[in-house]
Amino acid sequence: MDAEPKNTGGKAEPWGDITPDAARRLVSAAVHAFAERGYHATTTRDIASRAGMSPAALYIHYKTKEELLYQISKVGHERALTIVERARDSEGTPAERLADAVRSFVRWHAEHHTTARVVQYELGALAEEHHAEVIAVRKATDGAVRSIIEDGVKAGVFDVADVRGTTVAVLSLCIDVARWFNTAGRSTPDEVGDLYAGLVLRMVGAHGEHQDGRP
Amino acid sequence: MDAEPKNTGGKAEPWGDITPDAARRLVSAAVHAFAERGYHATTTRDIASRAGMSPAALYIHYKTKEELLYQISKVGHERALTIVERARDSEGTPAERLADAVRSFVRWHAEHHTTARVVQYELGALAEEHHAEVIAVRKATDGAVRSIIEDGVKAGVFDVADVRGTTVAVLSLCIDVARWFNTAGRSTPDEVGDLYAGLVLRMVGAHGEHQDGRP
DNA sequence: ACGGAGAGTGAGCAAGCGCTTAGGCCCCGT
DNA sequence: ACGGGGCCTAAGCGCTTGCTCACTCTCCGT
Repeated sequence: MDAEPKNTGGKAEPWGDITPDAARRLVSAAVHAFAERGYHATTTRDIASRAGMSPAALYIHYKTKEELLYQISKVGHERALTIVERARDSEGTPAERLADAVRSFVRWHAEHHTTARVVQYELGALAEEHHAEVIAVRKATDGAVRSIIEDGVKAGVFDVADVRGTTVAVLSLCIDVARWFNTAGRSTPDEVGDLYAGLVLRMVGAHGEHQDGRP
Repeated sequence: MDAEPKNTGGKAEPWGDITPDAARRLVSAAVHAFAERGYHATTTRDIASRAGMSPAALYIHYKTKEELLYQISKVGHERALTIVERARDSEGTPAERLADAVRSFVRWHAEHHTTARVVQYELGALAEEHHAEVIAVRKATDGAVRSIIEDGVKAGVFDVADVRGTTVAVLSLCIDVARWFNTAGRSTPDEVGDLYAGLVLRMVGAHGEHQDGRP
């Protein structure tokens, strides 16, 4: 279905393409540790031992603990942005594109809830320069969602009084999935994605189509 | 308007009634520090110096740093629960009560966004026993919102396929306000509360009344 | 055969952490 | 007048933290 074989939203861990192997294990270990305890409560010894190596080995592949977080945060934010941009640029009515954006964005946050939790809730621990970089990606994500909503308003198929505020609300809804979603829980990523796509279409007052965004 | 003079949702800091004065200053300092940097990145020296005292003085009023977080988390969660319970138990249609709950819940999270950020996002740092206690309050909050939605569904004025999932979504929306709200930002707590009440009424498919929950 | 790069280790340093101790000041009931 | 509790500080203890250092092992091109 896709000309590019590179995986940007599949079920596997988003770190499959990192080399050497030890570096990949370190990132994966860091993601799990950061997600469980938070960045500041995680020690470099903890990360190293999860990756099956000595504390010193971490510094062969990454200069600092913060650089590990930066890698995770940067790649994660870019993946998330790609997802909404793909929906924004796809063909279809604004409702279809908005539903698609929400559905895949939510699904990503649910499937990769460990990574997503770090990406969405640990960015405050980044160094100032890295933080600014990541904030720029977040603004782009916000802009992508907003432009879909604006398209719907202009086309007269959405009824939104406060586009900016509603965009924030839509993103809130999606992002917060990373906080509460749990693999052992009641619903699957697909189910949550479908539910949320429907809720968002209602929020923007979409009319002239079914709730799932398909006319 | 209220027989009870005690403030449970006003604009002042929610810590006005703590005595002695030094203990109140410590809690307030801890709230600001935890909100800015997170629990684990905050040092007891930082809290003490913000409160204008020596590091050792903290331990006269609180046994540990974690106990400070526990006080903040417990009181904050109880305040939040009180707000939605009041809306649940008030008179009015389900739509009015749901709009009321969301409006005041969101307003609280926006007005007290510093406190709310600690309450909503730092509870993972609590000791196991305290954590369990706080989780129980959160479940009660979820139950209160869900019961309003269930009332609306039973009365035939809400159109909700997945009550549990929709409740989670509504709470997500409200809670996430604490993450992004900023006093210097574009909108006031009142504006966000009104906007979000309207969005939630749409999410539950409320009909037979205006969007603001008033028939 | 072998030198050098890459990848890893055990030991440990300086700094900072949560928290304790010993002691001092001030106010108040008797 | 004065003993005692409440409140506070300076100093510092024991420990953990992020990170470094000196060194070893393995692999590969020449």
